[in-house]
Amino acid sequence: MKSPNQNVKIDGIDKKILRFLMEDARKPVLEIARSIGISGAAIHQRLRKLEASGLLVGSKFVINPKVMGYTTMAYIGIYLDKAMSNPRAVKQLEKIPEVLECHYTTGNWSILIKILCMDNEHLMHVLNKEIQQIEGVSRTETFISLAQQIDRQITI
Amino acid sequence: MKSPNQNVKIDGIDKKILRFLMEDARKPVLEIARSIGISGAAIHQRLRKLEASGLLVGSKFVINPKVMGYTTMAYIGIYLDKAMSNPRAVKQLEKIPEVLECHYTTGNWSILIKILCMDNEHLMHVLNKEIQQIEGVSRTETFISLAQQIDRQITI
DNA sequence: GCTGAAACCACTTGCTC
DNA sequence: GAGCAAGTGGTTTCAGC
Repeated sequence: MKSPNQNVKIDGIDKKILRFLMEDARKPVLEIARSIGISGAAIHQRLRKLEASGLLVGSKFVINPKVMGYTTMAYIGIYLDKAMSNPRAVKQLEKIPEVLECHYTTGNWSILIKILCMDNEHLMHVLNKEIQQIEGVSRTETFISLAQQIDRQITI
Repeated sequence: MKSPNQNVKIDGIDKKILRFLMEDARKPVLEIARSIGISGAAIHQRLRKLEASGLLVGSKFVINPKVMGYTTMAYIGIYLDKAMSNPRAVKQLEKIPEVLECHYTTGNWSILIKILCMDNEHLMHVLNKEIQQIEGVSRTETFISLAQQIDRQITI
C-alpha cells in the first residue's frame, strides 16, 4: 500500500468485484470470477492493484453489539475551552473504548463523538466520569439514537 | 443466522478469533489456528456458531472514499413536521446514496444523518435539492466534519 | 468440542497475447 | 498491461471420537 492517489481509474470489472466484496469480504473469489467471466488470478491481480492505489483499505468482520448487551448508542457534542487543543482532547477520547467515532466539526461544538454503551446508566457513567473529566471539556450535549435506520458505505 | 440472542456466551478463544478477524476479515484461519493452538476446523466450527448466535453479522471490504473524490463528510440534524412520520422520511433518505447513516434521535431533531459528498458544492446540492425537498422536512442544521479522528468498532 | 483427511479455493509465479 | 494455467498451501466440510 502506497500513499492514496486521487486519480485512481476504476473500470466496470473493478466495480463489480468491489461491490461483491464490500457486501461479504469472504466471498470466494472464484465465485466472483465465474459470475464476471474471468479467471480467479485476474481478480487477484486487480485486488492487489486496488490495494496499492489506496482505494481498498482492508476488510473487517462486523459484529452486532446488541448481542453483547450494548443497546444504547448516542451522539455527544462537546464544547472545548479555547485553551484546549483538539488533538489533546482526541488523545483522551481515544482511551475511552465506548467512543467509536470522533469528528472535528464546524458549528456549535468543537467535537462530535458517537458512543456505544450497555444502557443509560452506563452512558451516564461514561459521560460524567470519563468525558466530563477530560481537561478542557466545558459542556456537552447528548443525543440518544433510538434507532439506527441506515448504515452503509458509499455506492461505487 | 437466526434471530439475535441476548445471552450469547463467548469464551477467550472466541474473543481471540474475533479480534483477529475484526481487524482483517481475510486473515488466514490457519494462522489464527496456529497462534491459538487449535485446528483450523475448530476455528471454523466456532465461527459458524458465532454467526448462528447473531453476534457475527458478516464481513465487509473497507474502501477509502477520499481516493474516489469524496472528501466532504457532514452530519445533518433534520426537523420534521409533526405530521410527518419518521419511517416515511427514512424511506426517502434511503434513496439518497450520499446518506450513509440515519438515526432517530432524542433532542432537538427528529433525525440525525451522516452524509458523504465530493465537495461543498455537492453537499449543497444534496441538501437543497434532495433533503430539503423531502415532504415533511421543515429545517436542517449542518455540521461539517473537518476530520474524522476516531473510527472503530466496540472492543470485545 | 476437537481432530484429520479430502475436496475445494486462494494466491503466486511464469508464460502468452 | 491484462489475462490464463498450474502449483503450493489455506479453507471448509465431514466422519469419527
